[in-house]
Amino acid sequence: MVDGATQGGAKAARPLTLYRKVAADLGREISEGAYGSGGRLPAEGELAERYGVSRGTIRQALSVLRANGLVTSRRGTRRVVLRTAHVQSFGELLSFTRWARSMGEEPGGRIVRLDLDRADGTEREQLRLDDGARVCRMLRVRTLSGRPVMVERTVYPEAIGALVAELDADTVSYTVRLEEQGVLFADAQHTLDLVQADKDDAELLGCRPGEPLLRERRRSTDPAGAPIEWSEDRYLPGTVAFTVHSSATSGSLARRPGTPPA
Amino acid sequence: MVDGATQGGAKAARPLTLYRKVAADLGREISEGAYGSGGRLPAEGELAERYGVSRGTIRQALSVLRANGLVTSRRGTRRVVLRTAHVQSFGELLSFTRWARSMGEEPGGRIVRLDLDRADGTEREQLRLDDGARVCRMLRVRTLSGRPVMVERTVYPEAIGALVAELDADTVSYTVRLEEQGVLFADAQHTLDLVQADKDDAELLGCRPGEPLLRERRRSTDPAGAPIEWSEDRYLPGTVAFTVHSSATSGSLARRPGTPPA
DNA sequence: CTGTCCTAGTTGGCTGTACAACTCGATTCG
DNA sequence: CGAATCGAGTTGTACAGCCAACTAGGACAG
Repeated sequence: MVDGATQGGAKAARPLTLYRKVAADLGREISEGAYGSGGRLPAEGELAERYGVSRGTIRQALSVLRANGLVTSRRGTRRVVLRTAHVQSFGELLSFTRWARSMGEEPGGRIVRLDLDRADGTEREQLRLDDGARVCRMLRVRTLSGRPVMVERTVYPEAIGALVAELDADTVSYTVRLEEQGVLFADAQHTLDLVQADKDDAELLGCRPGEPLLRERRRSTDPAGAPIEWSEDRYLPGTVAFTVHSSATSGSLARRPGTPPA
Repeated sequence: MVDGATQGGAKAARPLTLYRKVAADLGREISEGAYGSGGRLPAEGELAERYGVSRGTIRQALSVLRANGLVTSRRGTRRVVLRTAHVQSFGELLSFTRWARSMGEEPGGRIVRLDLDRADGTEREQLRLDDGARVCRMLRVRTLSGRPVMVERTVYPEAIGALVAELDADTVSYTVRLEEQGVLFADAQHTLDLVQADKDDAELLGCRPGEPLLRERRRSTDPAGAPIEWSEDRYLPGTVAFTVHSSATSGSLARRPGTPPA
């Protein structure tokens, strides 16, 4: 049987479960300022009655909002709205194209290099590959309304790379295309630091060598935990900032000793 | 009645609930490599039997590990270990001192300026203060084994600032001291980007003005959602890197348009 | 008026149950 | 031998209930 997702336009949207619907609805209300910044949410029981679901389902929905940093919660009192900002989806985070469009800017890109080669030590470790395995390396410049802002170096395992190579060279978003091919991004581990532009960076971004760049290294895995890309993005100063929410109950942000810029 | 937490040595450790104990135990096993990288965890039912708790409690524990990026999970198959790295606690993230010690380095600091003043517009917005409210501003240099690595500008609301001002000027960790005074840090929103060192930064860090620095702006709130600090930290290149985990089910990381370095 | 006490309201933690959705290897069929 | 099918195993979603821990405000006593 054909996989369905390989049929072309298949989108792998997560099913709209009850708690997801409630979370989306409450999130929208909050971002519209229905409860105000610092205001209080209705009690769980009240929400359960309003939506006609059990309290457990409401709690599941609220835990999503909590993880996104929209609300606090503690024993004894109603939940409090922390912020009313729009919450970016995982897709907007992984895909430069989706991010750009969500800002109303026109994303662009140009492939500088694309080749297939044996994986080196770091690549084997990051992509969890066997000795002698091959990888697909891609070097791209990314533009915002024509202006270059980022250099992207992505390494795919051979299987994914084969899909990448089949796509048109002027494909806007490889991430979106890969998802359409059934490659699902489930988790990603990011490292953020500062580096100096090397000669390639400088030429592609139109800056001086040695110019400081904001670097994001990312390792993405599929639902089964298998690595599907290892990427290093370098942004021109002033083009991007990263925001993270962390809390005492579920922290995903950490500080590490830095690697000095080469 | 006296608050207890103001008695001095009171520590506000979260109670060790069942699911927290299980999560800690499983996390330790994972980081010790008991299941291997990419290996499979026992089934929920099996774990429930092993720990003598219900499946719901096991799922609660596993959701913690999942939020920390230690394991994946999907329907139909057992959980897979994503990484075996140590997970930093929220405390290590907020406190420079605790972070430094966890690396085996000796943290230090020197207060350059500490004053009380009317809050400006940005400060009122960030700390959610009324017009005319006052704030406590602190400027500090932070050192790692004697070497300056970071400049910290922190703004506290007046009530917190009063506690800060009472502490010895050579207090190593204000965060830890504040927690001992009953000020609990529950949530934090971070923004990471790149700036150029101004004259103060350059002098304090011993670098040239205009030198690139990695900037972390942070707004921390207490369990009630009330802001308790607004801080801007500037790190010398190569001294630090930030890591984040994000997933399709609960993303806390986002990319935003950047503010150009002044 | 001040400070203590009490209580209704609210969220956290834990258990138990039932079924749906999905994975993956074994089996069976062509 | 390859492919479709099946089924045991596993996680996801949802429901219901119970008690503990805690907050906040009102009642009350001094």
